[in-house]
Amino acid sequence: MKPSVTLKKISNMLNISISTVSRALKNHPDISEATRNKVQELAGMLDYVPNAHAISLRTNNSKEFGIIVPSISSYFYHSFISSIEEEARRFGYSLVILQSGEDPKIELENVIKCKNARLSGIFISITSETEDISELLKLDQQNIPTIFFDKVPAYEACNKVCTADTGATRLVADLLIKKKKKKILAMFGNQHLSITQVRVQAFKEFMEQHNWGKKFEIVYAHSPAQASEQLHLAFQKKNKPDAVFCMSDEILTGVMKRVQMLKIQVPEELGIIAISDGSVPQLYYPEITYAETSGFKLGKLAFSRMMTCIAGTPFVQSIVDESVLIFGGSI
Amino acid sequence: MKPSVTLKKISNMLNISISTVSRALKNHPDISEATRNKVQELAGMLDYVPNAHAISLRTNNSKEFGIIVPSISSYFYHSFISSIEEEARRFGYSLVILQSGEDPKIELENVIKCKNARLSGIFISITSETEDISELLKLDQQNIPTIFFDKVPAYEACNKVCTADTGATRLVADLLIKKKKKKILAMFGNQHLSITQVRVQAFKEFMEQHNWGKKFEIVYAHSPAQASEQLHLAFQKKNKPDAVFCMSDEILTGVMKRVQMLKIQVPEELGIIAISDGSVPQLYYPEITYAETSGFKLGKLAFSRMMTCIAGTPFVQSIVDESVLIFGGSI
DNA sequence: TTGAAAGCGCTAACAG
DNA sequence: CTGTTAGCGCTTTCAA
Repeated sequence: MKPSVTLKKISNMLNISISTVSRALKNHPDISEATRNKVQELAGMLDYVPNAHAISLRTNNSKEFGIIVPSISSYFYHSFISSIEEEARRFGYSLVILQSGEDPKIELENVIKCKNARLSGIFISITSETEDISELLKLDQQNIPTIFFDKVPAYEACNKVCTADTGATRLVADLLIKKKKKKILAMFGNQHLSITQVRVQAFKEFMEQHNWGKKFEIVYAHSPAQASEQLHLAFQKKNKPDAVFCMSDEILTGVMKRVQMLKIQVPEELGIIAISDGSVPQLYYPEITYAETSGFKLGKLAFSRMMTCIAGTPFVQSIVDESVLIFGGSI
Repeated sequence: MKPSVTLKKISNMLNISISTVSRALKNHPDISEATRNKVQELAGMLDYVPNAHAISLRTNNSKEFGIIVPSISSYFYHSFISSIEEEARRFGYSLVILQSGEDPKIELENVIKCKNARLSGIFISITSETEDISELLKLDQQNIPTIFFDKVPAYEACNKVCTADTGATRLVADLLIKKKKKKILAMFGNQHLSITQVRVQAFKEFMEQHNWGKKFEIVYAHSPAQASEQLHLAFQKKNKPDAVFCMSDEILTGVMKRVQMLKIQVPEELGIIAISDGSVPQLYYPEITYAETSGFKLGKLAFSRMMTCIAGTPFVQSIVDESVLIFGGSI
């Protein structure tokens, strides 16, 4: 339990003032080389590390960003976080990652923590249960620029960056039509989520606009197991689907398990297409064709938006990152 | 840009002293109910949030733990982190998650950050490239209890908790023998990693002890693609394997891709068994039988070890979490 | 029951 | 080139 070394301690040992030590350590031009060397050497020996709390308190600048997500486990969030991390490092910022676990209460706790820590800014993807975002909207006024990403609140005037749900869905729908699939099983997740609603809506619209309104059926699945079950049901009918669209990785894994179980031939017997951030589709053979929603690109967009806000031109903006098709051999 | 509200501001508005406000806010028994209500009400209206940096500075206790990992993306680390998070919350601690991206330089930067932030303790899983851990060993002396987990340095006197590599490998080997597999393909990862060496060693030893030394072949793969290729090669020979052992998820995904490609029947044609933390094996049908290394359990162990250290009985200890077999239908 | 005062470690304006 | 001083927001002893 050795007490930590401070500027004061160094200044005492060297019989110089605290401020001289402080300056010497940050290579202030005013300091003589002799003094500077002396100080830096001793600091090195003593393993001096500046106290970040004291600095934050004094300068009122923590040089830290917060990232609040429902869960860090998905490939999407992971690539988003890594992307932000890369940029943050370049600018001398650190990252504080907080998980809300799909629980609005914990999410709120996390927001409070960010305020307590006087973070320089927050990136947040809200949980699917989040209803009251008033606390979040206050952040901007309290001098903590906030960028919503991916799961963003609807209709509010705040900074958002998100992936092109509509665009990605249309890419998929378009390919299904081009491939002349006539009996499409379109599987979506929890229909209470706005992301599901947007995708369902986009899918229906596109199909109908292209006179394909009679060639698909929409079903919902809240888990891989349910997705698996849905495919099972569809394959028991005499008129089996010739293609299945999975709106998420969760759905896709369920579907693929049943495909293996029933030994369904892909793509001959059944075409498969998904929307994904791109890790899961590569686990299978043939690899799954999907519309990509890139956490990495979104991270870059979000970060540059953040820096703009910090620079002091905090007008509100919604940015959408367009999606692209990645071809496997599954359709 | 409204300036943040502080105790001083509240005390001015109410014409009472700062210390009274401070006490009132934390329900100090000395304070009269009238004053307390008055203060708490105003603080509520003003959205007062205590400045965590000031508190840390004053109390010399950040109530934060750091977790440093190569990457948060794996299911193992994710479950470890979530497990720690759960406990930390119960004790009023927050978590700072830092990724090193398999880069010792960034890892070192992260350690420095933890020191700067005067964290209350650190959980760290070192990168496979980490060689110089002197900076890490200093942490304990500098009053930052450090728990190494999963990827731990060899031979050093420090607190470690890790999964039972040897135990898990033996469980697998034992089942392979019980199933009377005679032509086992045992696939391991990067042989420079100590985790690989330990597992290979344990596997060989167990097999030889049980007179099964002639019935397996060991190969190495550094990526899913290489694992896939290895299986391909094995299946081109006239004497095909009747079982494959995958020492990690990475290997398993590569193997499974080739299994799908070659339409190999599992388990009739080929038995499959793995060591995994338990997310990937469930993606397939039949589900893969595996020896589980649980991040969740390890997290609990690590946390309780941390609390012991903080309580001030910091003797060094190595804890190993035993593994169990989870049965799918793959062998 | 409340207030005054000191100090955590650091920065920065000002003075020499 | 170096030192003095004030103060960031908070807790906590001591005194009233």
